[in-house]
Amino acid sequence: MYRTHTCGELRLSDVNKDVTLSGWVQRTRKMGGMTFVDLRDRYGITQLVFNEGDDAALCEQANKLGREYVVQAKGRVCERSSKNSHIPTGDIEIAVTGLTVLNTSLTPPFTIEDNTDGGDDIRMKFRYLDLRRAAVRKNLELRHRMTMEVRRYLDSQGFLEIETPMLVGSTPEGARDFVVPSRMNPGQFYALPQSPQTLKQLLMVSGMDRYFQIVKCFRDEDLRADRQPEFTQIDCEMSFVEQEDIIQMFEGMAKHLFKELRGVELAEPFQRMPWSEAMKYYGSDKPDLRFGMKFVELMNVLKGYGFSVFDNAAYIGGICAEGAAHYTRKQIDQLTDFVKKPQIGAKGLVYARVEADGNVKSSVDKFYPQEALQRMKEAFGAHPGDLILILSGDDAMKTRKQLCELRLEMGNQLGLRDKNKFACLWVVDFPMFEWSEEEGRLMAMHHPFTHPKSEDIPMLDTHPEDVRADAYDMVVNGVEVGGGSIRIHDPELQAKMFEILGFTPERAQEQFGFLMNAFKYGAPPHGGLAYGLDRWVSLFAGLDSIRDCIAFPKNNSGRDVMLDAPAPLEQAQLDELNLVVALKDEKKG
RNA sequence: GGUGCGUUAGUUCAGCCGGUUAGAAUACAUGCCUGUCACGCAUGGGGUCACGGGUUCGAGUCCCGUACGCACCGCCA
Repeated sequence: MYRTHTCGELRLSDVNKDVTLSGWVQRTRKMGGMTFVDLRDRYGITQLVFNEGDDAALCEQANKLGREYVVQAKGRVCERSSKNSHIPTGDIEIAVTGLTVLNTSLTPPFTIEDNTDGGDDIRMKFRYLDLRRAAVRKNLELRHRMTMEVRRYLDSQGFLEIETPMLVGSTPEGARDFVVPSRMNPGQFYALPQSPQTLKQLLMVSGMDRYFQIVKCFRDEDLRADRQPEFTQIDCEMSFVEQEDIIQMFEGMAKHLFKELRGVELAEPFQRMPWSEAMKYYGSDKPDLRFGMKFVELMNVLKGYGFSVFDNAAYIGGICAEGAAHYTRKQIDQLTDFVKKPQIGAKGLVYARVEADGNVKSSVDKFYPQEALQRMKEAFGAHPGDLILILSGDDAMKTRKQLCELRLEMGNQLGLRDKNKFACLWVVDFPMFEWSEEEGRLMAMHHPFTHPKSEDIPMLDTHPEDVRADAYDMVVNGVEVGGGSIRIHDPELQAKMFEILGFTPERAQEQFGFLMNAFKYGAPPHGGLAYGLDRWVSLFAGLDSIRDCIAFPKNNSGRDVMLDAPAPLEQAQLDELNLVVALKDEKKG
């Protein structure tokens, strides 16, 4: 028997028990004739103690242990004479009588400790060692508990977990597909699912009524801190529901998760905000509502005073940072540099301080009389000590997005984005379409199966760009943690949608015929939602990147640096697949 | 496809205006130390300064290119 207990469970009540522990050597400390060894496993750390006076040979054996050796220790649980209150097992130690080295270890390339000396790159190369660290392991434990609670909640609501295939067909809309060549069908390719969207709709046609799946999805797009090419969705679909039913069901699930995983009781219904309002007041379809600084539009207040930048602007708007009037010239210059970064692209930043006497002192004083500045102060409801920051531009949407970046930056600087505070929000009434410059046509903002709002359906023929959809996103702390829609279940409406999206009837039939045909056999009204598991876990764990809650993530370039994948195939494998590789821009060797 | 930052010891980093033998911390090794727990003390080994080119009497340092890493923009229905 390798062990009677784990390294995390022995307490004072176990004193005098004879036990066997197995684990990894975290660290050894030699104190003259005494040697202490911290033995670690998934459950914790227990101190082993060796005394030269008791057994010199055994103590010598302990002194030879290196970091990360795998050992088994037999001995008796003793109360420590000097206790360590920092660890749960700190009141006891094991007086070792027998030691077996089960395996040796090379010195690890970085220290296996909470505050490791290793950087991201080396930790990813040796991810199996990184995962030994409690800080990373905790994230995987949280992820496990989260999937357990998701299954518990959805099962209690009558949902069936049904698996859908990973090898499916490529679809033209949406993200780029990862493709898989078919050996038995030369020259043909499967695609990995971007989501099981159409399959879960077919399950509704099948009468499954309530479906869910915790499922890997694949999108061949560039990566970000919150985006991996393969990621996990909690994918759900329900029949005979309206938008309100779905919002109720999955708001309930979110509340369940907050309670079980964070101990946070969210009694109030989540706030709801139309997409148009989110864009107008926060410049984003996923506003962070942990703090205010709502946009105030200033076109009527600041135009017409001879300040040409504003006079010629299509949009002037600002935010009021409460109590930030102490910002120095240098700090404001840094904010100006921030908004002028190419990624943000503002031309400049106008600021105004509300002074103690209520007067407003701005960077454009020479253009504006104090009365005008006072009217601006009123528009913000600003008080003495506040700092007003204003952006303008000739494209209202772009300027709002810049102001959004500035707002988030100010939220960071003023410490308003507390990781232990949660602001949950439904963004609703998304536009059905958005114009694609690249494609020169309308694209589905959500996806082509989304149901337009019933009252907007007449506009499909006249001005489709104004049609809103029965689509909704859940946003927590400025993170899009999930989204969904009511789907079209009428084959004629679906055909019309493809027509607006620029599909010929033939091509629509070729790409989505299986779905439109299925709808001809009695499709129930249905809709659903998908939550991003990785984002939920990193939100709950307070992580900056979803990589930290994924056991084996990809790096910035989509590579697995541990497995060194992707990699070229052997010629024999290519031959079997009937493939010839000819790179367009062959890299010079 | 683009922008920014970075690449120096096993690891994390410093290295100023270009100038002697490239440093620190940590890790590692050896020795001392009988209550440590980020133990302490002493000693020691450890470097193709990412790669290629250029400027210069002289390059870790300046310039150009390439590769790689991170963040972001585009992209992600």
